[in-house]
Amino acid sequence: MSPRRTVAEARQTRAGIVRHGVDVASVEGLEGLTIGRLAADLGMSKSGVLGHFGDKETLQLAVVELAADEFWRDVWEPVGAVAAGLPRLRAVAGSWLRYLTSDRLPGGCFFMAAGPEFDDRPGPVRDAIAGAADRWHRELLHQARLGTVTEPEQLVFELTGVMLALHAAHRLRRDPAAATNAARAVARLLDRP
Amino acid sequence: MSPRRTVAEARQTRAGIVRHGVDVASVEGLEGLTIGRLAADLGMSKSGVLGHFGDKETLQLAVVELAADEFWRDVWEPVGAVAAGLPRLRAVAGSWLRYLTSDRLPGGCFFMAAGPEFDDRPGPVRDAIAGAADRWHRELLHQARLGTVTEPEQLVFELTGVMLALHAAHRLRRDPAAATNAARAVARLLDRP
DNA sequence: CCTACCGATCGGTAGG
DNA sequence: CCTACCGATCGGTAGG
Repeated sequence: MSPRRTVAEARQTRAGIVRHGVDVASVEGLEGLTIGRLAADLGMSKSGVLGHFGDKETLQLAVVELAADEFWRDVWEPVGAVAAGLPRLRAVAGSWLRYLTSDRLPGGCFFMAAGPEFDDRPGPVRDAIAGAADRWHRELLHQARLGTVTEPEQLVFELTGVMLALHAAHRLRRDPAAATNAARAVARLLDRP
Repeated sequence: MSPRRTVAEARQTRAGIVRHGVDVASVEGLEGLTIGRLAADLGMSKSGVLGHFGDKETLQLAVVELAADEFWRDVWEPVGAVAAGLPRLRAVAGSWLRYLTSDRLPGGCFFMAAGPEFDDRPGPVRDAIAGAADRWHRELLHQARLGTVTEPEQLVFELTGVMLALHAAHRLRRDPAAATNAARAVARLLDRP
């Protein structure tokens, strides 16, 4: 409660702000994430929140970075031990499907909301979001090539489309068949290389 | 310039506000669309803008309605004469592809941005967006069934995924191969019923 | 990490 | 369709 905290305490406070920021942004959007909202939710003053970042853009960048780390941990790390190439591609598709239907974040996949929100807003935040999307795209491409797929770029494009369609059908149209449609589409893409 | 306009003039003013609102919302988002921004762009006062709608939500609903009309006109109407079933499905896929790469709206497809933005915001605006998505989904399904496709729901799901992947690859990652990848994916879906 | 501010902008209203 | 407002909230700063 005292205004002077240790460095470790301050680090923890900052981490808590960013963690909650990912949740809020997944619902309200990354621009709709306001400092006042975070402060109220966390029982802090606005300047107490802002002091950890300096300005809103730096806060947004921290939120994008944590969201990317968490996506990697939830989707890629569980399948890191699976044999590289097609087996790992199948495994990551499976954990990606589970992630999208698990409602792990209150507003669904952070990046499927932040992408369309920021694709027309040039700047460091857009660059960070696009950079994360690029890294996953290249990683998928790498596994597809190791699997000696005939058209790796085509496969990764279509696989990404399945995940986007799942997100849209599940969260906007609330289509109960979304998950099975997506699983079938993945099988058609990856079970006949 | 006089404060009293004819009914026809007022209707035109209103239509101009909504038309510009679609453009602004395609870039800034439907929540980022502000009355002050519209007023400044159109050389009007805020209350002059708001007077046509009463509140922001009614303005947002008018914007969603016009965006849906324009999407229908740009994507469906040009292929309305094509034979129903698979031929029309192929034709609408083609005009949908062209629409997404034409940069017809300054911020890309309105609904691919508004969907993720509002899927977690219950209310009439979300309902209007989901309703439009539902209508197109059912129309695609109808044509697929007329084409005696073996799994119509699966086909429409995957076709939608291709369009979402095109939008993401084109606008966020700026992948120059996006359009050809999408065209190839559509061909694989529709040229072997 | 707080209180106490700042100017700008938000959606919206009153009244003409 | 305007001017002239309203309270609330925005991002951000000063100073402790």
